[in-house]
Amino acid sequence: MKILLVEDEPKLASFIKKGLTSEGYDLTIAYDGQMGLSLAQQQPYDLLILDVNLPLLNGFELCRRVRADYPHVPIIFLTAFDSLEDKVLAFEAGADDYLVKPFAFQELLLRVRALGRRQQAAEAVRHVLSLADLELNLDAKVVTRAGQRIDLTTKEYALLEYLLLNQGRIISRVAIAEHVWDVNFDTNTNLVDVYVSYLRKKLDRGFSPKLIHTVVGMGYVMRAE
Amino acid sequence: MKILLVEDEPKLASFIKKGLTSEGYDLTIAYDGQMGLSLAQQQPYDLLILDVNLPLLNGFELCRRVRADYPHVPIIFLTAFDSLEDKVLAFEAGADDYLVKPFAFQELLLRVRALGRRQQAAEAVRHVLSLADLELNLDAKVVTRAGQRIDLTTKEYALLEYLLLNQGRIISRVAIAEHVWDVNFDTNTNLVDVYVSYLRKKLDRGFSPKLIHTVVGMGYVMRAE
DNA sequence: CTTCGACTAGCAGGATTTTCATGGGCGCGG
DNA sequence: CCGCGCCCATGAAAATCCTGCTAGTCGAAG
Repeated sequence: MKILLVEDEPKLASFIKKGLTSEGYDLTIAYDGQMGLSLAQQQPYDLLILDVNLPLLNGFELCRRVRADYPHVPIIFLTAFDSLEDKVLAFEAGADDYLVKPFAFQELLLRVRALGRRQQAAEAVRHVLSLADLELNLDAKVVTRAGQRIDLTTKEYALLEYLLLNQGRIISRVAIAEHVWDVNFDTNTNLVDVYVSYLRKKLDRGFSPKLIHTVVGMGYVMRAE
Repeated sequence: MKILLVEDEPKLASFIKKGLTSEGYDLTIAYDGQMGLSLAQQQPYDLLILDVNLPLLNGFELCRRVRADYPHVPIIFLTAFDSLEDKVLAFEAGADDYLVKPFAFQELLLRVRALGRRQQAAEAVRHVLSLADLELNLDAKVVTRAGQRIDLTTKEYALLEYLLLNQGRIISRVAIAEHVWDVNFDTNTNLVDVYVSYLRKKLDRGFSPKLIHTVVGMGYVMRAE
């Protein structure tokens, strides 16, 4: 689980990092609010631990800005004062939890675990996407159908991953083009169609049930039926 | 938002109930662990607030048993002692938060709001129009009736979406033509009628009650009756 | 009671749009 | 150079869309 810690006291920061790392978490430290914001916007973290008093950008403001991009990411605040007013501010800014310094490391660990548990369920299925007897392993980037390995090219894989992430949802060609090819204009080509065709040949031909379905006028959808 | 409070001190219980009710929450009180478990199993609550020391079944055990049925329901513990050991037990049992008595009501309210926000967010991304047992998922562009998927063409879907957005209202053919076909003149055709007919065949034929109704001389209306 | 007109339901098939599969060009790395 | 992955273009095939038509309903007028 990827955690971002934003804390300007180097000693406390490295103490926390050591502790959580040894518990198997993947933790990055930012030493001021700007750095924290920049990191948080670059990639999604599973959990944010924010000091309230930070140089350049305080924790509350940072929290608000991050929440604009990632409304669901769990956030824990660390603060030096145990004032109700601060708590109100923290929760209003969108905090999920709140710890007053000094705290026992065990305390922090409990909070991290509690918030992590939320993600866990989603995380567990995030390593392997599956639909009927089709499996896509996100780590190994290996795809199998009925236990049989299927070799895909880079683009084919990217397309399949996107479609499987949205299984059951009808996805438009434009949405596919944006996510798989990073084009946000109408290319006026049948690129998407061609790759769906490739995928069908490899995934559906010779297997049952068919998993890739066309919805005329709307796009494509993956479902077992 | 439906909350279940399990607390054996009547005075504290009614204090909490009064406070949260005035904040617009729908709160039920259970006075012992058994009663709490029985209620929690009967219907899903959006949030559980559990005292740790309860007659018949203690809070930790209650938490575990409820989590077996509802793994994601947020749970807040109330306890009389501020011991780290208790916190460990609470979080291991699956708690999301923890309050030590006595606490300011404001404190509890903050926690309730923070945990409620979670649910809300999950709810908000579920863009669903519904009428009786008919559901239209705007995100996935999938329509179901009585749990059974119904495949619609683009125009049929657009028409249904418009009608459902205006459910209960009588919509004229002209208004439909404008919104679904982007024509703002009288085309002198029975296009709308034809598509309503298509929808009826797919949505209403074989189901009850009928949802699409004709209002002679005025247009169409969707309602359950 | 009958007729008439206004209105609606639903079908059928040709017109139109959308999708599929294939062949081939291009560029890159072995 | 060769093979492979990537992308474009084309025509055939399929699905959808729309028009025109018939049949049916209902109420009011004769």
